[in-house]
Amino acid sequence: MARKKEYIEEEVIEKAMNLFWRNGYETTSMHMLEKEMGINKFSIYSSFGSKNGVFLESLKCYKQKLNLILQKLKDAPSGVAGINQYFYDFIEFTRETEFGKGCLVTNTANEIGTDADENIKQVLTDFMDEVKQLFLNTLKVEENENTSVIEQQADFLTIAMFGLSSATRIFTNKQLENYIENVFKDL
Amino acid sequence: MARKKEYIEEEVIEKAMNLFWRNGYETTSMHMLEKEMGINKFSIYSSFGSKNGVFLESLKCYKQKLNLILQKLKDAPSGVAGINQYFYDFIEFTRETEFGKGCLVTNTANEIGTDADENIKQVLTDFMDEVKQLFLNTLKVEENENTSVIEQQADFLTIAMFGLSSATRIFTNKQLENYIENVFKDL
DNA sequence: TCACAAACTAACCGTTTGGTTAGTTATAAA
DNA sequence: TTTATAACTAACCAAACGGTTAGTTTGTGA
Repeated sequence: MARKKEYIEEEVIEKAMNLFWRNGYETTSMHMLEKEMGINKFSIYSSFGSKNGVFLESLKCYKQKLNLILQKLKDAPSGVAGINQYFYDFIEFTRETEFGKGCLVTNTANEIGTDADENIKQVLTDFMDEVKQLFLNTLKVEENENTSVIEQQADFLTIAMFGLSSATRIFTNKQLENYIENVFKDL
Repeated sequence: MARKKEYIEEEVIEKAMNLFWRNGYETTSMHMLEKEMGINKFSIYSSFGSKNGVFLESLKCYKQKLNLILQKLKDAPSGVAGINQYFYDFIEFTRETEFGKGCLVTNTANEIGTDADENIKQVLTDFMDEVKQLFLNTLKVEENENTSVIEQQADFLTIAMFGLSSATRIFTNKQLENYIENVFKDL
């Protein structure tokens, strides 16, 4: 009854995600998105509503990509070793050439202010809560320690992960690995 | 022979610095700078040349402010305890209300891309090198360990500091203090 | 095959961006 | 008091921003 779309939304969103990942939200303009996604402004707006809409879909896409190593952590035997492996998997996931591009979620958390879009802020906090919960579950099963001790460990690892994500954009691989080793030294 | 300036450059730069600190470089517009600094665009450009010039002067001003706690670290007895205290001094320095505003240097490092202004990038790397060197000196004197071990410790603490700076914008004071305690647990 | 609706192109919108400049005002040396 | 010069005000600039829309093309069900 009508014309067919000449693009696949999942495909163009993945391209948009990579652009946001490399450049951040504000620096990425609609013009850049047009070029990278290979479609016209009209198509972008009719599919995703706004620049913000493209970004929210990009975050979903990012989460899917990250789920590969997140699932590995879920499947890992309980205990701190699995989380340690996740840290190493993560720096490989973020690495591009000499320096990394960080984590899209962390990059966004570092970029936005308190007045940012509520939907975006919600996605970010949800994501961080989920990761912390995953750390908590992995620590909980094996060790029989006090609950508050495990809670503190999970909190520590969450911030350590957040810091590592930010650090991948700037520090060398050797420095990052040294950081991970020290974080896990007495856990 | 000519009219006098109606403002003091050091004063208006401190106001500009606070604006950049709160909002970041890109989000801060010339219009916002005019209002916050209380002077006209013409005056800003005649005193500082460009928005970039205002920012570079703001970074100098920030460094002066931070020097107060940096000096405390320099004067501290050698050993890891002084660095631990610096971490606590730093989160107090960055705290504004419930959440902090981070560190202007770290915020900028998190914001900019590889194509950013060379002068700004140089100031950032100089600053980080200086902090690492300070950690190195503080560790070196007291402990008689292998040089490479101390080098690794300083590297670890530098990234830990970088991560902490980023984390102050998002995590609670209790979480940050817990992070510090875990970082220094076996040092 | 024809008519309708969705997808396309591209010109266009008002606003904001960093930066400039013509013209006026104030000051201090001569 | 005159005059040279720096500091002021405010209007202005082109370019880029996110977003819209008029008009054309295309595919499919009737």
